Amino acid sequence: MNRSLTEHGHGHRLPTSTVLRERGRRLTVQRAAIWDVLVSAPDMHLSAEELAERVRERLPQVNASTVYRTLDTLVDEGLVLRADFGTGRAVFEPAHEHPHHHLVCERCGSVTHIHDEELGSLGERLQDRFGFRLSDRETTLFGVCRRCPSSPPTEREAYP
Amino acid sequence: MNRSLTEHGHGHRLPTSTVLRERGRRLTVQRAAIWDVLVSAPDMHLSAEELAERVRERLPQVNASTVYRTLDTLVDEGLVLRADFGTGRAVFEPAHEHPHHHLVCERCGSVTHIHDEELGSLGERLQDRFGFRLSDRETTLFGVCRRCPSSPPTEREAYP
DNA sequence: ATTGATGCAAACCCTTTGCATGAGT
DNA sequence: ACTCATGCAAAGGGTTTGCATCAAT
Repeated sequence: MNRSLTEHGHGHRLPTSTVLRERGRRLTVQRAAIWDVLVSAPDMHLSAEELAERVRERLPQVNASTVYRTLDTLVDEGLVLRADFGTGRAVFEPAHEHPHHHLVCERCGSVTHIHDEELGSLGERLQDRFGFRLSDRETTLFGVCRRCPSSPPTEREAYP
Repeated sequence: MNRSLTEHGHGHRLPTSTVLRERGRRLTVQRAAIWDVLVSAPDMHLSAEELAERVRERLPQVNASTVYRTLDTLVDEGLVLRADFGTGRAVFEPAHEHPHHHLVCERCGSVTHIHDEELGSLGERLQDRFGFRLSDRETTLFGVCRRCPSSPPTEREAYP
């Protein structure tokens, strides 16, 4: 695990520098650092700014716009997935080999990963009934997780 | 149909002024106009700014912040639903009596409404497996609609 | 008369962009 | 060398907020 962008060959489908180079993109220290942070916290769903903070622990001068542009690039290349958990900012994770989906708790903000099969026949059903092909990209479902009470407290409450 | 906020009694579960008043909220001409625009275009999924434009056809001086605050109020009271179709701005619709969900096409941006039953056993499945209770609020699923080709054209493409 | 709602302007957050400089190939 | 990627600063879009005034109760 913890494959790096500078490592060559032998990955299943995880990126190496060749992935970027093959498409005429350059491997910079910033990109490598951003990628490393992503794969070292694969389930953290970091926002661009959180990612930037972690990258700056190693490369203190990295600019936010570089992070945004790099994330765009990695998403375009299919190496990174962008998700929206309804928090007002995008979150990112390295692309897994097998698609998975997110159950986001509206009370506590926790995120549960579920495998494709857990959606059951939903995809086929939507395909048959509406001709709608569910996205390859991860699906996010909102609700209330096991640990949180179903009904909200009287006081208005936000993500912790 | 086209019930207004100032109409009394007899609605199934659609709001009347009493809904607001019962909770110590005031019925203003702005709120009534905003509500009227919403119910007169129940499936338009208007953004706050689009809504404001339409409201201004009647009440030319209505401020955007009033629209935002009113929408917050109506959402809090359960009269309006807020949705996020991945366009960068929230969209709103009057709450229906029966929950429905949205299939959003990533290619053309079209939105298909589906009834709760079309999700099949998904809710129970998630409940059983993960103790996760799918949101009462509408669920949005992203994918590609019947009319659009599955694979994107070579040129990068956004919502039209 | 009270007090919540409005309008206005400014601030906010996340993200994008123009441009000169710097680094990867 | 060539050109893409970076840093910086500024702008952008959607949304929120502080405050004085206005209007619903």
